Amino acid sequence: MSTRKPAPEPTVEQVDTSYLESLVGYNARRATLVIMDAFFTNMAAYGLRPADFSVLSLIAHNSGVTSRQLCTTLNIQPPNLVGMINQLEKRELITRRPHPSDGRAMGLHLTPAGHKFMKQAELTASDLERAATARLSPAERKQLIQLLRKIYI
Amino acid sequence: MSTRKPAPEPTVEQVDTSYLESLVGYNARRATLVIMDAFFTNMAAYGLRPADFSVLSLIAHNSGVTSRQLCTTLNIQPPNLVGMINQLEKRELITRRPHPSDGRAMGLHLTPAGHKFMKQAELTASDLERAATARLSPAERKQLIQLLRKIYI
DNA sequence: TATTGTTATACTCTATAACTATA
DNA sequence: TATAGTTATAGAGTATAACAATA
Repeated sequence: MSTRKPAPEPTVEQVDTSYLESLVGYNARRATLVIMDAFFTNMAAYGLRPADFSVLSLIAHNSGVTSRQLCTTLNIQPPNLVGMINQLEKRELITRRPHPSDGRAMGLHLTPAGHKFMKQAELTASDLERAATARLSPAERKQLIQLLRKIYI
Repeated sequence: MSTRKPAPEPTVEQVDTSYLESLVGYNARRATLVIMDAFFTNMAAYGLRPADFSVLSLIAHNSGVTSRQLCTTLNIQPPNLVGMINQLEKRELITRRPHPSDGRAMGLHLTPAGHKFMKQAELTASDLERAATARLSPAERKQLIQLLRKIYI
């Protein structure tokens, strides 16, 4: 026969996250969400979500790039890019021009207004990044980027 | 009058991503997606998505934890946790028991089957992590985690 | 009056199937 | 036959409002 008292119902004071914190994926996801949150806050003034910004930035630095190239580079499904491109064109930040050698494709370009807009947007994005990673030294920040690249390249 | 030829329509051979790659957020997001993809593939056998796994793991290491504590720790909105908890209970991996000192709350616990299940699931998750970050040395992996923690803690 | 857990719901993000026009 | 761009649509994931029970 058992004379032991039943185990008292346990309660948790501080949640132990040590196992999850041993996983790169958990830490990368948490860090990503923090930076994305800062992005939403600081880039709302430009009316740009992270995906819009990435697309515009790639067009800025790759005049004549095609939708297909953007999709491949950014891992975006083509149907999901259509709306973005349409809106950016409606905002007169980009123009579509026929591709010189492929009649199916369109080359994407920034308008002069788009260039001016993106110059400022990239400055703001870089600033917000530095603020969100303020606890990292410049050397640590550089190394963090190198380590992350080793995962997805 | 202008006698210059119009600028030839530019095409892009290789997309230049150097600006985006200077941003921690871009790199963190890309790396996160790669690891999450490996997670989906390898953990599908357990019927666990990343959020389910995080929840189960926290319950495993914090017997008696409440839904509210999980939400705060994992940045999940309470309504979005309800369905997860219900399914995990239906699968008989967890049980809900009244909280000993707060009549509103329920303490969450793993069943014996849940413990056995999670022991294996955590091993698989750790393995998949090592595979997804195979290009990092153990020291680099450890440092990457430390750097990421500095962003979200 | 505030908090836990819950329902209902809406909104965003992402993915798939199928079409057209060009290669 | 394959590819670029597009349409329509479906499924995740995530967010807010409001409620009952308890603190």
